[in-house]
Amino acid sequence: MRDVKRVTMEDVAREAGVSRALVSIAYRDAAGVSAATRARILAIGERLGYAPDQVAARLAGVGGRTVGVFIQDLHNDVFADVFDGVRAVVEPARKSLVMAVGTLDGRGDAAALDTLRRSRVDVIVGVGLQLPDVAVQAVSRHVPVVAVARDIPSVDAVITDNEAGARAAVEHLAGLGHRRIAFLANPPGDGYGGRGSGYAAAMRAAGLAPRVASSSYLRAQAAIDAAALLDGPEPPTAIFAHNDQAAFGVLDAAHDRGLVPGVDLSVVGYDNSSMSRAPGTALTTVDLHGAELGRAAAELAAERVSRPDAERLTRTSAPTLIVRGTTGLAPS
Amino acid sequence: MRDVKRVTMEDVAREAGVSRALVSIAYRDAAGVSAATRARILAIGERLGYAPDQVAARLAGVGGRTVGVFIQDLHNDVFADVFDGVRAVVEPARKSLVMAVGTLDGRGDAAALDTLRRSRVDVIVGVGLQLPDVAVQAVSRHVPVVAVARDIPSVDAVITDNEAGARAAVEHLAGLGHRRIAFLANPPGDGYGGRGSGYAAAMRAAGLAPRVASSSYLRAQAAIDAAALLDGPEPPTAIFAHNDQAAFGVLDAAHDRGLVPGVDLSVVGYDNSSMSRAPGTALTTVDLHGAELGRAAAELAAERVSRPDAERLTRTSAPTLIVRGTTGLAPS
DNA sequence: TTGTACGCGTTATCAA
DNA sequence: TTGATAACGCGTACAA
Repeated sequence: MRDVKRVTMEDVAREAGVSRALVSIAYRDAAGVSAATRARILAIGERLGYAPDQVAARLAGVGGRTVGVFIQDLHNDVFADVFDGVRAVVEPARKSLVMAVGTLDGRGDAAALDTLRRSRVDVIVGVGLQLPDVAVQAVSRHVPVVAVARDIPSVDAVITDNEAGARAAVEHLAGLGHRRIAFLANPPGDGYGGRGSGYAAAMRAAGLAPRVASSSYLRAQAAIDAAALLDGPEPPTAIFAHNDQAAFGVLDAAHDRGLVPGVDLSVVGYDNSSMSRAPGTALTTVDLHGAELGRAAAELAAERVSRPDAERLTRTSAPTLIVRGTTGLAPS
Repeated sequence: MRDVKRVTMEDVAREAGVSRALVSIAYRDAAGVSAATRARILAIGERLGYAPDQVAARLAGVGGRTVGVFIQDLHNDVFADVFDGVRAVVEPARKSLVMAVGTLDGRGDAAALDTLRRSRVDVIVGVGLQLPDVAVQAVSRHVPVVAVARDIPSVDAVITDNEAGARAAVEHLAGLGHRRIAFLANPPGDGYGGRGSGYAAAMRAAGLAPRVASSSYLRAQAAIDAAALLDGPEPPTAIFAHNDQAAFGVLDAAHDRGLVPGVDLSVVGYDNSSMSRAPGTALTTVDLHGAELGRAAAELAAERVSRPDAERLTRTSAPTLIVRGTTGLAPS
């Protein structure tokens, strides 16, 4: 249990009878040391229980080897998908990853980004940022940001066509005969307005009246907001939620009222989180392709680091509607 | 977009006409600077866009202010609960948090812990570690580890009575008249053997024959393993899965076979992850009280840091069975 | 309040 | 090529 004194590079160098610099070279696989000496140094380091100190390395190093990842919330596993994608690119490149987690209400975003910046990350991949555009732009003046699934002027981004995703959802519901289709919206100004505008556009195109209820990222809040809709006058026969978590909230509310999803009430989510695939849930949803987004973001991040002055970098991805059990013909 | 040159403490000091040391004191809210000077320094820092470099601070500082958190997997939201608990204790104490994420198969554990150690964290909270006891003990010789929900000799731990949790699950099922109750086990040697031994003990106590099928943390794999059970001779009427994710796999398999959970097949999970609460799922499960575990772990971590030579620190927590819809009377 | 010795690697420069 | 020397990065802590 007792914490052993830290073994430093100096210790290894002394033991091996070489300079500190040479130990550094050996550990980094850099050129400038013979294979034999390198092997000997590593063996000694191993014996001493030495591990290079990343903190010191980051302070001393030339930079460009650390990627920061901001994640909105650990409870929503679409973010885990994105993270997996990022990791799949960053780890093989032997760069290190620093994570910061925000809060569901978005109030922790600024602090989390600040933590990242102060951790000397060379670039930040922002997943689920809710900060206003200008605030993100401000951060990106200090350290480049790659926004995932969000389109912020002059900020690198992996863009997904939220409008198209929302349109697909609405068209699916309209095709099933639904007329009163409500949208349970993300908080205004969170930067993901495309889902709302896509919904509105698709509704108008179908000759239907948009009906938007503002909500949040909290499942419990979404349940409350959905309940208000369902208990109000002219309840909707279908609800399109801005993300899967909110859709689960809608299902919670439906369940409380004895409404059978897909029969009495159709529900569509957004993300294709792994829980939406649970057979008992079988949520119809729009697949964001999270892992793909994460990979693309990590690639953009690498590109930005190597070309700091390049024009804005973007990549686009198209969401796909996945029809499962929570949507069905409109009750007649 | 263009990345501005890094503003250092030196820059602020020069601009304010004071020493670097004083700027450091001002930014840390430490004693030794007048309120007026402090305000002036902070204002200048603000204007210059200065933010103290955490990396340099950690290298220079006395230590004891950084907590590392190992998390097995981001897709399992019981870990998110634990993380929330840790954060609720660490953030108010103004310590910083460094995260490392493992892999579902446990092969990434060693690397993740190593990353933490090399990041100069003063203590590691390990959530969902699958590494063998000896390996964890080895790590804890370099940096103290607080294991969550796992009992490793000589390693600090927040212990939860896995045996009791498993017993409660089995007793619940036996009480419903089930005789053929199978256990879908966690991988052997992952350190959470209590669930298996509790199951076996409870089965014998009830005069039933234990039946253990080895599985993994992967939902898909659990579905396959459950399928083998259900399609084999004398299929179980109830399955107790080692965690919720695996239980979801069981539900997947049941669904594929047209078996209605709680009627044709009873299923119990472990964790009370937020998705187990979904109405469409309504998984009967054992509540691990994740957030509570996380808080306790963070408290132990703080204690360990302040008393490096103290005896082994432990805290105990009791799981609770939560009966929902996936369990019901045994088919006659 | 200030000066200054750290902390621990990395990298440019130089010698063999 | 192989290796050594020394400066550097950015705060922190303690003596002055």
